[in-house]
Amino acid sequence: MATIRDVAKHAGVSAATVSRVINDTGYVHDDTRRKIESAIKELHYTPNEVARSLYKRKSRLIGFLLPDITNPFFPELARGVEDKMQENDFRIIFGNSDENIQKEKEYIQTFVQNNVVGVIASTNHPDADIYRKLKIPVVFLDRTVDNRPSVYADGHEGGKIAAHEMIARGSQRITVMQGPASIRPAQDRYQGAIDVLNSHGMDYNVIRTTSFSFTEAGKWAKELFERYPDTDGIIASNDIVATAVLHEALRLGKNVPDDVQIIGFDDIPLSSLLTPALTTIRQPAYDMGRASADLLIQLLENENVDQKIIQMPVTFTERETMRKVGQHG
Amino acid sequence: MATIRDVAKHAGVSAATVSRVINDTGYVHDDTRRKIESAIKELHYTPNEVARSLYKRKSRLIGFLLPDITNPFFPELARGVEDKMQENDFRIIFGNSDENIQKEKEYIQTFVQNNVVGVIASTNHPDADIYRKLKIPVVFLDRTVDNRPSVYADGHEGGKIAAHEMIARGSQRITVMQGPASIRPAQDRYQGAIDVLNSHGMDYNVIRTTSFSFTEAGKWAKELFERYPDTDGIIASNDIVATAVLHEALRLGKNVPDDVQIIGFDDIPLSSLLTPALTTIRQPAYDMGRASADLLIQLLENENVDQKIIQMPVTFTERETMRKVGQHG
DNA sequence: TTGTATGCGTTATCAT
DNA sequence: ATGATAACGCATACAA
Repeated sequence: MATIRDVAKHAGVSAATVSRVINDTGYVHDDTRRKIESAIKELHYTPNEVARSLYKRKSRLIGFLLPDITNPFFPELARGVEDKMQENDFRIIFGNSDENIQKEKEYIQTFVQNNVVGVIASTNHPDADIYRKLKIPVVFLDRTVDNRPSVYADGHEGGKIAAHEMIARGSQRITVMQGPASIRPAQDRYQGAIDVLNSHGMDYNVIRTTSFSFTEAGKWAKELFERYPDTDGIIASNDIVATAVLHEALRLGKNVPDDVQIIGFDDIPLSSLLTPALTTIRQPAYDMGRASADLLIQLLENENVDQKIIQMPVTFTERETMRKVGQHG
Repeated sequence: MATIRDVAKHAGVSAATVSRVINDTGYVHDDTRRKIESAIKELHYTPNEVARSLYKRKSRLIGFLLPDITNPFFPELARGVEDKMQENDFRIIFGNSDENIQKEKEYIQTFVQNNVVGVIASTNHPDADIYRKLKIPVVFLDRTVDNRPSVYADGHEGGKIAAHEMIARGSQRITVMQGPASIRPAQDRYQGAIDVLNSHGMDYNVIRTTSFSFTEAGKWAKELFERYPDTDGIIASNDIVATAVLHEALRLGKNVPDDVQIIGFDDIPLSSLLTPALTTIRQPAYDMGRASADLLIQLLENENVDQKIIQMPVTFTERETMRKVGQHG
């Protein structure tokens, strides 16, 4: 790889002058600029980012932490983050944390060791020391805490909408699936749903689940129908679980939505391709990713950003696993 | 951030000695080692990877290029890569290429600028100059070319199996969906399928598709049933397309698998949760990801690796969108 | 307008 | 067994 000195030698100038044209800083005569530019081309020179990073004590790298890219909600988020960052010439160091604080710690540490200028993290421990003590901007994505920079959707509101729609469409014996206790957005949704259910004096049951994994989703779906075989409305903690529930309901010969209504959360890409297509509370995942990247970039450029906490709207996405309003017995 | 000099001062030694204990190289007295170790702890010192990388001209970073993390096949691959790399203390700089050679070029360039030690790429242009001229090891994932290091599944064989099973289960008017022309694995599958179809003298039709996106999949499904309404067996280019086809078939009131059999490719996590569950040719995506990371690490450590080309097995995964053998009219 | 010298934090070489 | 020093490639302060 050619270095700045190679270019300088080739153009018959000093490294400092080459640096000036690369960074477009300070004066440089047009003739020498041209000479240098052609030298750069001939040698296929590109600046060594590592040396730059060492000198400036900052890079064009950002750290990005997700619980598990294998959960279909996160790729959308990731793509949003990546697209925006790429457009702004930032590169991403990526890691899966499995919601494991120790893993997060290790990642954050190596992020810092690599001079990342900021981090975007989807973590259940936003108030942990590792984040509080970071000297670079952090944006929490799909999570939030205190009044630190974050981009997230209103899970509580989403849960409320889900319950409202369930009731409006005539379900009487609703089952709410409570997601993993450690995952804040899951609890917000749950809380929103039962708040509405309670205020309407509805009878309902709860199934507790401990992960969002595909492999376990089927297990909970089975448990649900074993314990509450006559439930007629299910508010699932996300679309994965909802998909498993739908699958199980169909397997049991139930008619969806006539016998049981089902509503999910997230609107992952496959939800609309299910049969019947899954009714769900949509989160604008891609846009959330982009927004978080946008926010981080602002934080990087400017100390006082007006809008540090971005709550994205959640939308009821009507499809086929719930009845039409007014069309029930 | 504390530097090696801070630690040295704190422990009353020189930076060189600290470096020796950090890297466990050369002699150092037990007493001084202890002093240094406690200084490191007190100051929460961690070595600056950027400075290391600059001096050694290599980092603990690897570049990872995927077409689109939003396609459900890739997160599995990514997770495999990331897990293995993380276990070996490598970090990943990640980018989506959209199969766009220009984007790949930009990524590869910044990878190099950041001193990555190797790259894993899922690209349609493995023989492009950017890869040929790279001075660091490259492993092609889900793709292959010449006899360069690569990990991929046997698409041709997969296509053959799909066609064989279709025939064995009684489909007569088969439709093969040919994936995007630019994507090698898609063409391999297609070729495998029609090879078998031809050798059996079967009648079949072809639907050409130009992407694997969710949004367009439905369009092709519609086109398929409009053009070939009486098709009784569909070999889809992957599970996304197969899911869309299944959805459309059900919407049209067809019985699957009695009226139409459907087989997909990949075995993405949601396939087993569809109703009826999708029969498919499975690729061991997670393992492929791990294997590629493993191969790259070997290449990094050792010049002569015996097994540079790893072809993973593809398996017929029997579920509900195809009939049982012998159970057809 | 351009060049020289210095330092970013680390490791390796060579003395001691 | 330990320390002084140079070098990795770059960008800046300062001098010319």
